[in-house]
Amino acid sequence: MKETADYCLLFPNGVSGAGQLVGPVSNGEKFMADDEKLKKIRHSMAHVMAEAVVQKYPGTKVAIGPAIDNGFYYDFDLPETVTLDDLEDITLRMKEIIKGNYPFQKRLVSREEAEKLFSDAGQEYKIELLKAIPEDEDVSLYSQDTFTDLCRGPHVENTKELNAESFKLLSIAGAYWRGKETNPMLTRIYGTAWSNPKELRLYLKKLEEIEKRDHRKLGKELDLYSTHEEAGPGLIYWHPNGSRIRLAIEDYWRKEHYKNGYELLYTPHIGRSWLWQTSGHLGFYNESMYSPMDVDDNDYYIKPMNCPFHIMIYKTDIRSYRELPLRWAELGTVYRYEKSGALHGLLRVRGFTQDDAHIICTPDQVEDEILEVLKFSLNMWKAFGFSDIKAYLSTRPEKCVGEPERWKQATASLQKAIEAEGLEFDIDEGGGAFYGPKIDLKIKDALGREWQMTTIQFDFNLPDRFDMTFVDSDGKEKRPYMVHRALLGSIERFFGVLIEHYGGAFPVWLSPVQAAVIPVAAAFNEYANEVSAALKEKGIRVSVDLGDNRMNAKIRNFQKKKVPYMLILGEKEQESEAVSLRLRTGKQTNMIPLQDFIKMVQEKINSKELI
RNA sequence: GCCAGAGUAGCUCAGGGGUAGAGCAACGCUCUCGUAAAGCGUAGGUCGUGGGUUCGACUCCCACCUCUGGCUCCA
Repeated sequence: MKETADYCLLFPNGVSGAGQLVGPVSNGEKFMADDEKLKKIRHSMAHVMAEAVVQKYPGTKVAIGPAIDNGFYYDFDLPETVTLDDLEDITLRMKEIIKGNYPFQKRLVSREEAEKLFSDAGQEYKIELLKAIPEDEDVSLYSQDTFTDLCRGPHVENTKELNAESFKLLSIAGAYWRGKETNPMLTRIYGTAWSNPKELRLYLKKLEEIEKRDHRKLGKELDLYSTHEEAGPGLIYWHPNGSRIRLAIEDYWRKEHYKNGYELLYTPHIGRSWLWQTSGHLGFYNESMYSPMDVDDNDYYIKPMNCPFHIMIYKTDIRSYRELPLRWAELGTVYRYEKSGALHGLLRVRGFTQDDAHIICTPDQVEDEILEVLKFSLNMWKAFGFSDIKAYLSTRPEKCVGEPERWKQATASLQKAIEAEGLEFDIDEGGGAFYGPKIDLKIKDALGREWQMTTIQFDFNLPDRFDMTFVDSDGKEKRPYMVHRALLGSIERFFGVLIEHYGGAFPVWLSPVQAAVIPVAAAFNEYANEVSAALKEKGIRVSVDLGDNRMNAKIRNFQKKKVPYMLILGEKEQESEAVSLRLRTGKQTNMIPLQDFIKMVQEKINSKELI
């Protein structure tokens, strides 16, 4: 469970984004059966690495070294700094140890014995861990060769079960002892380990694939966006190509929102301190808000959130139960301070646009509304090419606001909606924010990585703080329910995920350039212009290359830009008003009548097909 | 913010205490070409910023900024 001293709604700028590189990759799938065995291998590998490190750096204090997804790590307090170059030597030492065919021997010992052992060895972290073991639990040691560790196990029987060619040390990182910021920082070495070299190769290949698809790399190669140190890190500049994609996303988003009964709002980017005082943000969320600016002797803050603004609009009128539910959405750009070390491409930024909405409704409308939002969300994900989705339901925490009755109803409506949609889900008991329960959706991308995107959150706090009311059918003023939701989350972050999901080869409807026109020689430039004009006329995004490069070079250039359709035009095409089509997949279809091609592209755009 | 690594031309990268190099891109000229790179030439960098050491710093040292991998955080 996360302990968050938090406030507020609409969350996720970051969440589970960065740092997942070596995370959920290739989870599940075919390795399930061997899961336990792999875990043993990885954990044992961690011990072997610890032995190697202690050998190489006498005086090293060891902390913890578990198996993780895809591998293992071990945290050390080292007498000197270790760099990437040292990993080679550590690897060689590990291979030696593995070849030594040492058994992993388990020994149950008394606490006193263990404490003496580790204190004699100066292993203070182990003593701390030892003290944390519950009284009624056995204390066990595992030894192989010269290394003994306080460990619950299990391990493989013998180092010969480890394969010296199926592991690789990957990286070095700092990590706080026991994950606490106030504790000393240890050196963590990460490795990956598998049961055979082939699996290792596959995994390393996957890492390569991840690197190739990195949105920061593709963002540069495809000229999509940039950031600028001089102008402020963590702020995104959308280039023409990126903007084309963003516009396509937003146009679709707006259309769908109107279709689903939403109204769209625009609200200011700054608000007077009164607003943030009332909402509670200044109190709870101050450290992530930017310093105020002075306007006529008043403090104004740039917005970290859109909700208070929407509430202001709500309060411009007396609201009747007849006009509920209100569904108000906005692509609202917010600014939040993120620590410098947390910034990461498009995934973790300091300014981002939420596809935010607030649903204000009566108690008996809640259930339908939630179901509608969930359906809406799933449709949206489908349109963007994501179909593997998992839900997380977070329920009431100890400390919270709002009547228990409302929590109960709200939580039930969330769960009901998830079940109605047949989504796989986990319950995070007590994991809700203090102001309400929520559903988060995680989507799986083409590489099997999970990203938390959608969130649907009840809010029992702001309606009170702003004293929101509606007049019910009995003539009495009542408090409405308020639900925050963001489907894509943040446009920036979503864009990053989208880039990686498609590896930059976007579906036609999103491609910045949908068709490239390439005359085989300058003599056909005129026809190329005609074709281009005909496509533009139909709203198709076209790029014509009339330069004096050879046709082959032009194809190569557009290929690198991952343009879905390339039209090769020469004499034959000109004569019969046709185009020869080359897909970015390499597939060719020659001599398609121009009008047929236009029709085909329009169909692909409408159906949101990949290509 | 913390630990470690990195910052050299628009991009990808090499180099190294004596004052900077390649490929691609750009620009110019020649070639006028049928499905992933035609040929030749030209131009382009106070080597992240600021200090220090040195006869001399892009190179060594210190500080700062940014980026990368993690840790922490992510309402």
